[in-house]
Order: sequence, then C-alpha cells, then structure tokens
Amino acid sequence: MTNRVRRTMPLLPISIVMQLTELTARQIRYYEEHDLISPARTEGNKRMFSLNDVDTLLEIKDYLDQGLNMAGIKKIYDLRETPENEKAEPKSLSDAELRKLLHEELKHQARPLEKGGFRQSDLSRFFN
Amino acid sequence: MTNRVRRTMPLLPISIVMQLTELTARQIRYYEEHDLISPARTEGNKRMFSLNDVDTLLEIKDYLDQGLNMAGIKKIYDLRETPENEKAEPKSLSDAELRKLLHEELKHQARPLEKGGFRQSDLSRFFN
DNA sequence: AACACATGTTAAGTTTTCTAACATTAAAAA
DNA sequence: TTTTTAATGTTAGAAAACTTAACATGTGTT
Repeated sequence: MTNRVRRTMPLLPISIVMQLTELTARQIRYYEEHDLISPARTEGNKRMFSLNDVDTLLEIKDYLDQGLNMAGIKKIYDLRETPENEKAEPKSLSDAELRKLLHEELKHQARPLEKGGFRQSDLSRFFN
Repeated sequence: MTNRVRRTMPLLPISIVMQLTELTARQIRYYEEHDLISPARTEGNKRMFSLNDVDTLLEIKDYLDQGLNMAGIKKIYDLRETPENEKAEPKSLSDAELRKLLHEELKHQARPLEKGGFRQSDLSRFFN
C-alpha cells in the first residue's frame, strides 16, 4: 500500500492530456474553472496534470455524455470527497436543490453512446 | 503481459524529466546526442520523454557514477538490445576495443557513492 | 424570442524549449 | 607539466507551447 503509484504527481503538460483524453484545451480549462480539477502549476504558471487529473477528466467526459452538467458533476465529487464521519449534516443544500439535480439527470437518461467512445473512465487503457 | 504499462508512450516534457532524474537539460541533451536515448519530438520539435526514457537516464547516472563514459554506456545498450539469435558475430569490434573498455571500467572501480544518491535506477521510486 | 451552457476562436503576452556557440573543469595523455 | 579530451555550464536568439481574456456559436430551455 505504501508503495502505490504516486498518481498525484504533476507530470503532464496540457498537450499530452489533450491527447490522452481527447478533450480540447478549452474544455479542460473550463472544467478547472468550475473546480472539477485543480492541476498544479509550474513556476511560470503552466498547468501540470497528474494521472489522477487525467482519470477525473475521463470521468467528466462520461458524466457529460450521461447528460450531467458542471454543477451535477461538482456535487458528485464534493460528496465523494467528504470524509465518511462528517457526512451527516449536509450543510445548507436543500431538498429542492437535490431534487432539481436528480430531475436533470433523469431527463437525459439513456443518451446514446456516440462515436466509439470509451466506457472505462480510467487510465488503465494506457497503463498497467 | 498484453496489459503492461505503455512505458514507451511519450508523455513528459524535459522540465519534468529534469526533476525526476535530477539531471540538467544540458546533460539530457548531451546523452541524446550520444544516442543513449531517443526521446520523441512534438510537431514543434520539443522533446517528449517516455517512462522508459526516464529509467534509462537514471541508469546512465549510475553508470557515470561508476566511471563509465558515453562510449561504454552506449556499448552496453547496443549489446543489450541486440536480439539473442544474431548475437554471434560481433561485427568489427576488435578485442583491442573491448579490452580498452574493460580497462577503463576497472580503473574506476569501487568509486565511493556521494551525496545520498540512489542505487535503484528505476522509476519504481515514484511509481507502483 | 431570449437565455444559458458548453465549446470554439482569436489576440496578445509570457514561459518553456530549442539549437548553436563558446566557457569551464577535471581527468588522461603526452 | 603542458596539452587534450570529456562532460557540463552558460548565454543568446528564435520558435513553440501555454496563459488569460474577450467575443462568437450552437443547441436546448424558458
């Protein structure tokens, strides 16, 4: 366990991430703008992505294909990253909000899968 | 076996390789000039390194620490990469040449290991 | 029709990388 | 000891890659 991959190490420039994910630079930056990823920065302010970042981007692609929007995806990550213990009191996010999210998701349900896209949101396509 | 890491995929810019190997850009380019590595190039001619390249660079560091020079290291890689079957007739590399190599290596034998350097010439320091 | 969301496109500026030339240092050869 | 050579440092100028910001476009929603 101690010796697992350092998947958080910032290694990849945006050009490579574009290839790996088939996303445009615009898309990647837009997702960052909406706090779905937080790539590291070089001293000169260039984004550097970890393998985890790439995984996340592939997941985002999937969620978008499934009809979710930025807010929906963000919520998912926020929930996911909330430690189990303090997961009790859901802050001030009302039922209304949650119902709306759910609604939105249901509307787009079962969207067809276009142009040979991948299912597997994971770098295992490339590694190990 | 089929699902092994794509260690040959060009992913890393030289700045990251510098961090990973603690080599200067000058050194990395010099080793390329001597055909010890052959990083891929972007369309714009920027070097892009694979994980294999990084492994090789760490090995080169080791060999240099052990007193080998470019020619010696090159020979090692040439031999290593020669398929087992055609490994019979050693081209036109005379005994003289080989003795010289060996000699050189022996002279520098058992050089002390300075400033907490790594032994393990391998990215496993970072991954898996 | 008006709006919002995701994405495309463009412009101008900055960082990173490139090659090439010359400098330095230490070890080997003369 | 002087001269070479090997490895690396340093610098300059040019090109590529990346940045932010602004505005454009397409498509589905209200």
